[in-house]
Amino acid sequence: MQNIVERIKASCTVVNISKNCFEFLTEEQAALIEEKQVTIAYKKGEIIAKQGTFTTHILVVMEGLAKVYYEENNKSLILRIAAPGALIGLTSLPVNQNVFQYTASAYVNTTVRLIEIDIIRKLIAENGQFATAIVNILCETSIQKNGRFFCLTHRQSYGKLADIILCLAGNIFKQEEFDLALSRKELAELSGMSTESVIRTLKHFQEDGLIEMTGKTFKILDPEGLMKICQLG
Amino acid sequence: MQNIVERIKASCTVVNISKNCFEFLTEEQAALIEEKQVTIAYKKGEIIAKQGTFTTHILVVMEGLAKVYYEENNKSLILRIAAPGALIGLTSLPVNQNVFQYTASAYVNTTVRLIEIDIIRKLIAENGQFATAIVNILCETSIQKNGRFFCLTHRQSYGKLADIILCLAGNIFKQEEFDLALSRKELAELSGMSTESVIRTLKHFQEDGLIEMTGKTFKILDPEGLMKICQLG
DNA sequence: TTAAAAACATGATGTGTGTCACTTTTAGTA
DNA sequence: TACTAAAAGTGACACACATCATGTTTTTAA
Repeated sequence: MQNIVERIKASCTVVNISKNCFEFLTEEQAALIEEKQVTIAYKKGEIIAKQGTFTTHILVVMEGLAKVYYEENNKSLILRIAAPGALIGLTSLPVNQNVFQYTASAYVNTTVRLIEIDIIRKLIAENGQFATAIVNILCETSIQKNGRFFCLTHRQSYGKLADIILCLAGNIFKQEEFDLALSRKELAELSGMSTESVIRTLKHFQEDGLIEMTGKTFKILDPEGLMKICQLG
Repeated sequence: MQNIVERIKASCTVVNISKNCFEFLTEEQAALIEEKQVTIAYKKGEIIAKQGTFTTHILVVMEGLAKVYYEENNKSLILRIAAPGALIGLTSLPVNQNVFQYTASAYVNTTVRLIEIDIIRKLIAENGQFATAIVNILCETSIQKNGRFFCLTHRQSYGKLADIILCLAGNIFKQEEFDLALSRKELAELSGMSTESVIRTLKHFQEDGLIEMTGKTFKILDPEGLMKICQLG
C-alpha cells in the first residue's frame, strides 16, 4: 500500500514540484549564471514581482513560499503556490511578453535567486537539454493549472477546500499534521470562496472527523474521505 | 482610432493565435517532418484526440476549429478553442506525461496534421530557434489560460458571455457580423454556465442593443458596451 | 500592559444562477 | 410531406454561497 502523502500528491492542484533544470548546464554556462546571480530575501507579505513590471530576471524560489496571482480590476486569482525550486517569470520568455504576467508575494519569509532572463533565453537557444527541461517545466505547470482550473470552476465549496487542504498537506508540509502558515482569509483566496464559508466548511470537516484543528495546527485524520469529497464535487 | 476587431482581440480568453514554429527548421529538419507527416480530416463532432490515450503525435490544426477540453468525473471544462495554426498535445512533451492531458474534438469539419512527438522532442533538443518558438507558444498559451481562468472564476454570467462573444467575433470570425457555428449549449459549455442562462443573457444583450441575433446570425452592435460588461464582471 | 487591529466565528438575509418542467421552433430524415 | 429529434426559449422554483452584521478571540505593536 502506497504512502498516504504520496497518494495525496497525485491530487494536488496548487503546488507543483519543479525539477532542477540547471543541472544540464555545462560548467561554462553554470558559471555564466553564477556570476550574475543575486539572492534576495523577502519578508512575509512583501511583493517579489509585480504584474505589469518589466521582467529583467527569472526568479528561483530558494526558501519559503510565494503566492503567484493574477490581478484584474482589483480582484485577484491565485494561480499557484511557488515552493522552493519553483521558477517565477517564465511566461515572460517571449520577447513580446516582457512584463510579469502575474504578481508574486511572499507568504512567509522567502529567499529568491534572480537570474537574468536574457541569459535564460540564450541558454534555451544553445543548450538543447536545458531547453527541454524548460519546456517540461512549462508543460507540467500547464497540466497542473488545468487541474486547478477545473477544481475552481466545477467543484463546490466542500470539494474546493478539501482539494486545497490535501495539496498543502501533501506537497508543502508533506505530513498529515502541520502548522498552517495561512490564515482563513488566505485559504479563502486559494479556494475561491468567502472567508466565512471557509470557516464553516472547516468546522464541518472537523465535525465529520475528517480533520482536527487546534488553533493553527491541522491534522488530517481521513485523507481518503477528503479525496472522496474532492471527486464528488 | 484602432480597428474594432483589433481592440476586441486584446480581450480574448479562448482562442490564441499561434505563431508558426516550423519556419525555423533547416531544410533537412523540415524534410524529416514532411516525410513522416500525415494529414487527417475529421468530421464535425468527431474526437481528434482523447484524454488519457498515448500521445504519439503532436497535432497541428490546418483547417476548421477544435474544442480542447479537460474531462473529469463526467464533467468537462473547455480549455481553449484551437484554430488553424494551433498545436494540440504539446503538454505531452515531458516523457513522463506521455498521454493526452485533454480531449480535442472537431467543432466543424477539421483537418489536422500529425507530427511524431519524438521528432518534435528531437528538434527542441537540437534546434535552439525551434526550441525558443515552442517555449513561446507554451508561454502564450499559459498567459491566455490565466485570462480565461480569471474570467470563469471571477466574473458572473454577463461578463463571461460578453467575453466569449467578443473572443469569437474578434479572433475566429474576425468581423462584427457572423454565422455562429456553435449552439447555445456549446456557448454555455464555453462560458461555464447553463444553457438556459446563456439564452436569457443573450436576450438581455439583444434588448440592451448590444447585439443583434437573427437565428444563427450574430451582429455585434456595441463592442465597447460588451467590453465594459466584461470589465465590470 | 494595554490599546488597536487583525483574525476567527456565527447567525440572518439576499441573490445569482442552476435545475426542472414544459412549449415552440428548427433541422434532419424516412 | 410528414415524422422525429434536437435546439431554442420561457417561467417557476430551489439552493449554494456571498454578503452583512455583530461578537469573540488572538495577535501585533506602542
